[in-house]
Amino acid sequence: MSKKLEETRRRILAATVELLESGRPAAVRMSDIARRAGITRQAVYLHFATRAELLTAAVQYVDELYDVDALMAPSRAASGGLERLDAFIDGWGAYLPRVYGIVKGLLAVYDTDEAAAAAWDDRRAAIRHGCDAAVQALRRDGLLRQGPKDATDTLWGLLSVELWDFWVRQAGWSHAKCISQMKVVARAAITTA
Amino acid sequence: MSKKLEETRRRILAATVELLESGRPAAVRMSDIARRAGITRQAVYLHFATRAELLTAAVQYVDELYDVDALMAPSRAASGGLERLDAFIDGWGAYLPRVYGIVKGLLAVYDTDEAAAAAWDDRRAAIRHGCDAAVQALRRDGLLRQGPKDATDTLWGLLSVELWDFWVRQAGWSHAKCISQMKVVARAAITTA
DNA sequence: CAGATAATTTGACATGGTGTCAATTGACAC
DNA sequence: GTGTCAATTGACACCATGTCAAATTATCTG
Repeated sequence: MSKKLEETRRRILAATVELLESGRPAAVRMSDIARRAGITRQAVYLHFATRAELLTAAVQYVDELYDVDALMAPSRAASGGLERLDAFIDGWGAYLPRVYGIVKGLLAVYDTDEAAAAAWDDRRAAIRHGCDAAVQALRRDGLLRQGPKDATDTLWGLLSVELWDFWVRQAGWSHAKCISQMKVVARAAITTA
Repeated sequence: MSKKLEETRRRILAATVELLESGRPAAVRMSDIARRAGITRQAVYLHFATRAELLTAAVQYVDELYDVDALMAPSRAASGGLERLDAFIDGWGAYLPRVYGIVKGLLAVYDTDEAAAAAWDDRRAAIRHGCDAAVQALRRDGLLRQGPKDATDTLWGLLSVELWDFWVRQAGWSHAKCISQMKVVARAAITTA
């Protein structure tokens, strides 16, 4: 029935992610994806109406591929506020490089494509939720330096893909260094510890 | 002689900046700029070979229009490290909204256009230089929390257009709030004060 | 003021990417 | 075998950038 259809869809998503992970997102055209998936450019449109829709689906695909929930489990399990913050940043740090290419692609069309913007906004909201959980844990420990809302938004920005990208590409930091620095800065910025 | 040429060039730059300042950078096409400047699309190419070149020139135009040097003077004059840091962030905060539209345009083509990338890299280097000066002042006061290089890069990222954009557009912060929060975070992140 | 020269216009066209469409092929299922 | 569904083939519309040549309008100079 839709066995083959499903299979092709997967191949397209896999091709998209592979191309996006290794290279400049701007250089990933629909035709490149099609070629890599071993089908025609037009066939891609049989599965995804637009490029934005494909990118959106690609984020979800990566999420299940790398089991985001599992990555974030330690953070949820942490008892203290500081531990939770660190664990959250670690989880995020493991996830980030995986979605990076896709996010850049999504971000590139953010201003022109509503669907893409919505897709990434949705993701961002989830991240903010995680930031908020860490902030609440810190608040319970009496370690918050400012109001919880400001702390959450501050942390949200400090962990943004945009800043990560800046530090890695402009400052030339390694991913590991970037994550450890994020921990230092986040802790200093929002806690009294 | 080249009086008219100069005049038209100015009109094009002014039109570019006006359009970029008020709206989505993606919606600023060469034809839009031309219309606003009261000339033909093709005439724009008589003055600027490519869109990237125009954007690059637009940054310079804004710089002289708003007298960046004057904005940054208080920072250079500040005696103590902390004062210098605050003054630098204030100056940067005054400059940022002006260039914001242009920078977004430049950033949008960053991955595909070498000239645009070079132009903005150049700007970023200047900003980093300012960050470094602030860090050195802090170091002299013995207020640095980590090595000067890391401190500079950290500050550089915290003051990036990317993070500013995130806090303003995603977190919904006002420009003023964003600047004041940048001061708090920067101080906490790189100083021992 | 006439003539030269410079700036701009007009209109056509190439390129490259996205997205659409209709007709056709090939496979597999019943 | 016939019908169905996925995919192919090849053509085309659209839109933005950038290019070009010829005609036109300003502007300066003698």
